[in-house]
Amino acid sequence: MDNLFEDLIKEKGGRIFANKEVLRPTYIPENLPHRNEQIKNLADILSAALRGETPSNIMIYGKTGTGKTATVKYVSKELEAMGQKMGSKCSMVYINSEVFDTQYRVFAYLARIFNKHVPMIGWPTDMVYSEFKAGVDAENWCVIVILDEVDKLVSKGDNALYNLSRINSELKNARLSLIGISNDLTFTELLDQRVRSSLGEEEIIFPPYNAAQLQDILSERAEKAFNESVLEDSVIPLCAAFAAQEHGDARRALDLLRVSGEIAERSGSEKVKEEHVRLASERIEANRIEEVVKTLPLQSKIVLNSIILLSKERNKKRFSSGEVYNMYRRSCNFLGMEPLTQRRVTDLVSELDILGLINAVIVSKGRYGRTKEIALSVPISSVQPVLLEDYKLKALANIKVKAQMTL
DNA sequence: CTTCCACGGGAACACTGGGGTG
DNA sequence: CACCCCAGTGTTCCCGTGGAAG
Repeated sequence: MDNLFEDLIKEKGGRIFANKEVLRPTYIPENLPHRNEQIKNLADILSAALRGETPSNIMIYGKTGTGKTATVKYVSKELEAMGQKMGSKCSMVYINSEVFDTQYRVFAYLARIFNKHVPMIGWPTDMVYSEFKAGVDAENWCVIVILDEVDKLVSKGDNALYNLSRINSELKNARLSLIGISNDLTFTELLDQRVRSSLGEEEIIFPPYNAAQLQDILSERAEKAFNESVLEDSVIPLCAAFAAQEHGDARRALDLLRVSGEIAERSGSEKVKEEHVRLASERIEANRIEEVVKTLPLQSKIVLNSIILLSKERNKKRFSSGEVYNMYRRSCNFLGMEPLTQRRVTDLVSELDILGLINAVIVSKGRYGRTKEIALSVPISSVQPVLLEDYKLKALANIKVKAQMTL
């Protein structure tokens, strides 16, 4: 008797992919095209660790998908391996500051890595800090802390960076240096002067890839990821071109290639064709919007929904913040909720703007004051269904009709 | 030059969920 | 157990400010 999954597994071994994992963003290739300069630079600086010195702190800049994280992880793997061979112990700790985004959480995580027991909340921060310090100092070694997306840490006004950068003077055995990774070139301006000079001892820039370089990257991965000659010739250049428009984001390009392959596979095609890439591009964008909208906090959803209601009700596209706020209040009344203040709602609007769901510009209307003009920047059809999935917003599906009648 | 309105920065506050201590 | 301490988050309150119409 056939197992339910039998056919599916056979499918999977399928015609298109040889190894899909290679295309995922978590995969670290052993060869990073067009990043030799950065790798060498990084290795140069870090080699100090192997000579028993303390490497300079490093700041790494580059837009998303320019290979920053992959490069750093690759170099750190090599360094740790070499350290073991030479008997001078090195350890790299990778922290994604988007996950550990406050000073407490960073120190608590670090302390845990060095075998100290620290609860994730509850203690005073300085206690966590000394636990971590004791943990690091327990051995004679060089610890390199990698802070990915370090701008997320700074924006919360934390002095985690300050504490980290001066910790060396308090350590007796261990040495510690920092690698900060940021995709915002201007973020050091927010830093305290002392931190800025200490963290920016060395700087490495990762420029965006151009279309040709993206093609190299894709070709190399495609060789492992796909079976032979399943890709039509135009597929890779097209993926590269799409991603090059998005400021040379290699992650985007790889996503696009993977999804194209999946679509081709599912449609039972022998080859990945140009049309699959175009479909994939649309799908990825739609998924992005859906994902963003779904994870919005409730109040933001109501605000967004208010803008949608306005767009439907009137025949125009842009609305003043006053109009949006009124509609928002009405929605809240319908839902039996206390509306937030106008001040708070302007913040929510700004967040929606940053997420790219709406477009907001400040306009001065002279004698009649200043306002923000707000417009939806994604199709209603791709947003509203997702919004109404939220059971708390279900009621708003009806408000629309009533509101129209009472107006 | 005045005037008007919301923008947006910053402080203060409330609340949460977890500590340690007696 | 009751109690207070602490970091973190979302919110409100207060207020100085930008900038074109009048």
